[in-house]
Amino acid sequence: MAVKDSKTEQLIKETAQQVFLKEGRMLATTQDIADAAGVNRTLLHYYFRSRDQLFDTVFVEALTELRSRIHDVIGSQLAFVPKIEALVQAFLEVLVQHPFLETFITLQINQQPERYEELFVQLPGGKERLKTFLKEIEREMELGTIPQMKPIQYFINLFALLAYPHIARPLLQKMFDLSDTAYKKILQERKTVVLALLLHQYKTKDQ
Amino acid sequence: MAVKDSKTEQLIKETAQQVFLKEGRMLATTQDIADAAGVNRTLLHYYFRSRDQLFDTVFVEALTELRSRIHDVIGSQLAFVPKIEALVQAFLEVLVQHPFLETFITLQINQQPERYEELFVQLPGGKERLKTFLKEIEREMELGTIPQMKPIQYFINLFALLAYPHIARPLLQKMFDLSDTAYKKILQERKTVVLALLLHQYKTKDQ
DNA sequence: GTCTATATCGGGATAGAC
DNA sequence: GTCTATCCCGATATAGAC
Repeated sequence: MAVKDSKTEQLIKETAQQVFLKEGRMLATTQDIADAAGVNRTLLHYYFRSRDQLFDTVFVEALTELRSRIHDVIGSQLAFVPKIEALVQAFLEVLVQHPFLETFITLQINQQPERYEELFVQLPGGKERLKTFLKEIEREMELGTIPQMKPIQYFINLFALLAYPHIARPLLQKMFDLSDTAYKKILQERKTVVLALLLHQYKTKDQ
Repeated sequence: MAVKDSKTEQLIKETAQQVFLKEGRMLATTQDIADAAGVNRTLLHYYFRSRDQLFDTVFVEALTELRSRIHDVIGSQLAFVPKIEALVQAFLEVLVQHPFLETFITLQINQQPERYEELFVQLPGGKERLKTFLKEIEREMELGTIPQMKPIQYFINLFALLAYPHIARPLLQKMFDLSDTAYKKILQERKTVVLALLLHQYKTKDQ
């Protein structure tokens, strides 16, 4: 290919992004994507060789963005509270762009656990940063800023509160009969909800 | 078929349960299941007509159990705190039996949102109970027992904290290098973690 | 680079013998 | 009820013309 990232190649990739990560149609066929992009299906193969590779390109790109942003925040020199705030913010920003990314992550790691290393710990110092972060959580509990529990439980709470509303979005939207706009508002509001809960700063009515 | 639920039929169903809900192999083929059960693949069709119907049988059965248990607890006359406790307990018990049920739920509703009504609100008074529960949450906030936020946010927190560790289990297990046993212990511990967080009863070190 | 035509393959499903 | 053989189809993938 003469020009790297030709116009058509770009178009196909962006369409795949749209279909997979914004619409959540994880089983979309090459034909679906070709139709959505308005190109001949053969071109997907011409540029990306296989459906798998196209999927992977799109998925890994989005994943890398999320991973590296979290990596940066966790490894930063911020104090605990602003660090958690930055983490929530970063997560939210990426997920707004790729609403189904979290669903895909859980799915992929489910079906190809052998790719975990490649997908999640490739950033330099990834494991160490994680350990340090757990230490920071522990230290904060010592200081009495946040409730005491096993640091890993705090970590799980953090990502549960952040990720679940995205993973279960279709379910929750149906359950409470919420429009896209209404749900987006809920997601935005969660920023303060999650922070208050995680930083133990919630006010009850009597306080 | 002369005998309802013949031995072979039972065997196939239980194997499907094992493969789908306990091992999380949601893309398992009819051949995979036949092999696991040690029967001829044709028998799956003989008893369940299609892969879809076999899948559905297993999935709906587990889902019905979870749904009806939650339904019962939410609709019970328990006071708020014991009600939340019962909810956490019920959820945990079902998920121990079907570790991947939550993953399947989010996935299914994702791919067939039109089946939401059929799958989730078929129990009598389902919608009303949900509304009543939200009211109870609201009232509890008025009483100052739990932090103030939109009731739906509290509801999302509840299920996020309960469901996420199951949905993201493969990821978390890899991330922290935990054995099955170690992870199960984490899950058991979550009962108190989640309750403390939800009921706002956590103690920090200084308290 | 883009198209049409065609090959290939896996998996679901059924007919019919036993 | 269980098996073998076969059919069918959708989806991926490639060859080769333009």
